[in-house]
Amino acid sequence: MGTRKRYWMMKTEPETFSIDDLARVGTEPWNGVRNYQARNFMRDGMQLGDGVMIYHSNCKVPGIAGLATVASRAYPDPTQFDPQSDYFDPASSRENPRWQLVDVAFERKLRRLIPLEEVKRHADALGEGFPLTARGNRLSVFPVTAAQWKLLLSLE
DNA sequence: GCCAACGTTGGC
DNA sequence: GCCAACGTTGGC
Repeated sequence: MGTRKRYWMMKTEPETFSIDDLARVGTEPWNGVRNYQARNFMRDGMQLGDGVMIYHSNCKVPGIAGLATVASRAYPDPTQFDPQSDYFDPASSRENPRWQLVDVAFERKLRRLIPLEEVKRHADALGEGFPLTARGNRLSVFPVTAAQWKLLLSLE
């Protein structure tokens, strides 16, 4: 049966899909994740109702922009089958899909964006290896502990 | 725009 | 199974 709620961070490039876009559509299939570790977190770790922080990357002020919830179990990412999609993967098949996604439901924007620069000031408390503060980490979906979640939200 | 860090690919 | 080459991520 249900395990206790878990927490996650999911990155997005706001020029492609921002927290405002998520607010507008309400729920979004989180397509385009093409990293095995990130996929495995969605497929094996996420549960309905889990908390998600939405992080804006590759933009003028990168940082945590809002909150969302996991709104589905993992299922095959349809864009991998679509030759017209940027996320098309010719090596994947419907019989044996390679990439999975979950639906993500908007909860709220943070009262202000928490810049990465501020998050970094708490690198010690967040712990070694926390992907946002670890050097060179590009992982786009990763777990956040309850303590990290609380600390990050307290910066709002 | 630069470039360091990283993941993936493919030759061997 | 190694590892060099390559493509991508993403902060700055």
